[in-house]
Amino acid sequence: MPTKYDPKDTETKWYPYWTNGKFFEAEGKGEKEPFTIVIPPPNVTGRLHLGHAWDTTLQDIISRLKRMQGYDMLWLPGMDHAGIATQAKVEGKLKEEGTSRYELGREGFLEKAWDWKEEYADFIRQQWAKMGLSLDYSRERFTLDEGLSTAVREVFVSLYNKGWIYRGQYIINWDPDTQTALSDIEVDYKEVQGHFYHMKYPLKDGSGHIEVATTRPETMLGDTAVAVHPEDERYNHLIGRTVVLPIVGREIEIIADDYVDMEFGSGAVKITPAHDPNDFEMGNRHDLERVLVMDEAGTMNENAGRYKGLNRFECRTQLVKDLQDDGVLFDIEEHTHSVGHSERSGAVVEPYLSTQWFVKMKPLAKQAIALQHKEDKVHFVPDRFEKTYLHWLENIRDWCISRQLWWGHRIPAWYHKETGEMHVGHTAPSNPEEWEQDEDVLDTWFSSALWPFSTMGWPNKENPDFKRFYPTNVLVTGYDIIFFWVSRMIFQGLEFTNERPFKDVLIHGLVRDAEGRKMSKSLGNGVDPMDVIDRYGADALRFFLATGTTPGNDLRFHWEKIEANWNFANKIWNASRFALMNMSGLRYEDIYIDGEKTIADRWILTRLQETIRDVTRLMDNYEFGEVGRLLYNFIWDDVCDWYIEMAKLPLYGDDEAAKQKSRSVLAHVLEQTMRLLHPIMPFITEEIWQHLPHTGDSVTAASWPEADRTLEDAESVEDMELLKSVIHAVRNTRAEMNVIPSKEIDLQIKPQTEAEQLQLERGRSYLERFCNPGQLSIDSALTAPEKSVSHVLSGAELYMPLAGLIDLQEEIARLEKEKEKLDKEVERVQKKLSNEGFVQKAPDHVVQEEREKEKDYLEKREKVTARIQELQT
RNA sequence: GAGCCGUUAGUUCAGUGGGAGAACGCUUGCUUGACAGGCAAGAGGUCACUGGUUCGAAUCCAGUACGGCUCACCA
Repeated sequence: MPTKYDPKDTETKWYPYWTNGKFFEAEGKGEKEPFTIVIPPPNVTGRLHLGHAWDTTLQDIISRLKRMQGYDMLWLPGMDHAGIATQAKVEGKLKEEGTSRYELGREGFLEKAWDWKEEYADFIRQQWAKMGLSLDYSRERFTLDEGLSTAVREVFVSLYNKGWIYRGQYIINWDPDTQTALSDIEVDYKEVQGHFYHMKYPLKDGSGHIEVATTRPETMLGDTAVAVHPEDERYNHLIGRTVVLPIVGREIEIIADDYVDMEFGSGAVKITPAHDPNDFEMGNRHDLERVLVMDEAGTMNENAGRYKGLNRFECRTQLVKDLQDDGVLFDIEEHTHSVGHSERSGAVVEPYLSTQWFVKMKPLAKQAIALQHKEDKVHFVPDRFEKTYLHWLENIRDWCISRQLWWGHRIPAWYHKETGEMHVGHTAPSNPEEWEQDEDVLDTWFSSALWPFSTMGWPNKENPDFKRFYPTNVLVTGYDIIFFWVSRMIFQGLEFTNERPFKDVLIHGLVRDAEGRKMSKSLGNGVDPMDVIDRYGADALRFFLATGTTPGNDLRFHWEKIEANWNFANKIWNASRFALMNMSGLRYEDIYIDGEKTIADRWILTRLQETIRDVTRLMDNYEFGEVGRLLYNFIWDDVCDWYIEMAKLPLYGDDEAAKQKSRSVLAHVLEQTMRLLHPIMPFITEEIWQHLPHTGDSVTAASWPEADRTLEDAESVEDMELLKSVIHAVRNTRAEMNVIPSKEIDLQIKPQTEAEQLQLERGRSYLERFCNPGQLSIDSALTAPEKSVSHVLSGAELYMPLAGLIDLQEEIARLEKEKEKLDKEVERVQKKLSNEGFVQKAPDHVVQEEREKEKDYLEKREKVTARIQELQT
């Protein structure tokens, strides 16, 4: 084994071993209890980012843990066709090739899109492999594959028949760049510095005008009314009168509606029912005409008169100029307002009158809300996200699900060419030549919403996987897609399987750069997880992702942290190297840890049991950050800095039996530790586990450690405490006095009682190794030698005669400082104990602890004081 | 406008009723038979602020300030 850990060798070796050995494939039958996770399917558009790496690392930790705990673990992989995003990418590629989807036609385009999908799916699988994810590829699914398409049609038809899916003409969010409708949540609102345009619309009879204002002047071409508040005294007399719409010349009425805010602007509003959701509503109430003034590309149409052919922004510029010239537009105000942008294309979203398909959300939301009051609700971790989720559900509006794209699930609706009659069903009507299928496809999220059950064979409820693995146990995802995905899976799951689709939802945050900024293409601050792996290994990246935060919080990326985690891997590597160099062929069946053991052996075994218990508990609570810290400190501090150093005593000694025992303990501790760490750092733990004495084919398939109380030993812990405090004091003195470790110094220890006397005698060999004393005496009758440094410990006093090195005044000063510290402690404890409220009301064990502390501090202070006096005389 | 989160060592973050923690960074020393990407010893914090509850608050409650996020409105 090389002295330096090289993750490349290790990490390329084990993944094929695991997949060839089918360690990640769920059994799908048998006695084991199933445990299920479905991956949030990444888009087939391209590269995985650090967010994916984080998300999947968390899932892999759970999956590997559960597999080791004896569950029939299914972690189901898959990808999402990602309609708009993928279509845009494929179209971009076609453009480079000098063609377009229109030239290829629908069929030809879809062929290209499927080619793209195959290529990128492969790429994504390679990235998963580099991450070390324990996915069951035998069950991989794709949102557009046949089974999932069946599920989509089943859901669509079912909701349609129930009246919960409908088609109609409404104002929707239109993206003029990609030329498709969007749902409400696919619109990002951004504060934009715009203008507020004030206009005068003349009354028809020439008796004056009414002032209106708008941020989108081009919509005035589609105005069909002006509205005022019915109780607005300024305008009462104008209600019912007619104004002439400037430029257009259309006569429109002044109507009254209490939607109008009298305080805002002039108190009069121009109404454009075809281009604004509120105006649309008002139009319905007052039976107003709807005049659409632009086409699907955002280009002004024939209703815009002489502006026809200009795009919406050019039109705005020209129209403002013309209106100013006419004196209609008399004021332009600076105005910041939020403007909707397409989440995908970034285009300014146009509220647009259009015929689309919708899901009626109220009844579905109602069921989902009701679920959260029941025992078998979805548990959000951390639970504050349940509030976010419920708030959204309570205020939900109908979901626009049709998209004007080709890459997706085509809407299963057919229209009769002659009669216009509509047919909705799983298949086309029997005489297909007379019918035309709806051109549009469904929102990608419509199929993603079915993911937890459509991937398992639903709507065939007899599918063995569906019966065994659904509902799933936990879903892991970022808070940014609670609305897009989590909520939709819940209401669809409830509606179609009568069950929550997952018991827990583990929510994590976003990965940010070192300055806390979101990683984005435009900032160029993104980090490719594959680069991180190439430089430091997947284990280092995974450890970073697992331990950086607590659930629900964002994570800042720092290269230094990744590097530190590589150091950790290297530490593990070298500790194992040491162990293996000293195993001398120990076999798994030779490991024997019962019977007589050293203090160090008993202590590390005790610490191991504690660690097993804590790690298991924390894992179950998804507290991976704590798990990481615990294992880091156990391995680095307890195993490496203390245990291995102490075990060198027997290992380098002559006592064969003692050697053999320490080998056993060391092998056992490391083997168990590799199991504990395996879910987080699968590669290095497999590599080391395979080198160590072991049984079985892979640590992946090893059982999860269980704490064994018979291996816990309180005496060893107490011994270690005292020994550590002595060693610590000696090292401290050596450092202060500049006495290098290789130089011997005499050491005199005065135990307080016989118990401590025995403890120190038991640990004598350790003290000799760690303190390098010339002479070591342990004697309760000791008196302090002249010119010595002294330390007062709990249970013992320590003297180091350092004549020639010691400066008496400095030593006195040091002890004075020590005394001051003790004074403070004594004061604090006594203040507490003299408080009657405390003694009466605090739990007994707390009071008892304080009393013991008081005793200890008082004794120490007394000894320190005595020592100071000695030195002063 | 409503809601949520954060504010703890130089930095990044844990801790969530009983003596302030980790990692990295910093200082000093060390070729100690696994590791110098290591070992050892240190320095460093009125736990944002103000009240309250409590025998006891970094921890619970209310409010304030600053930073951030989400939703809604925006003619």
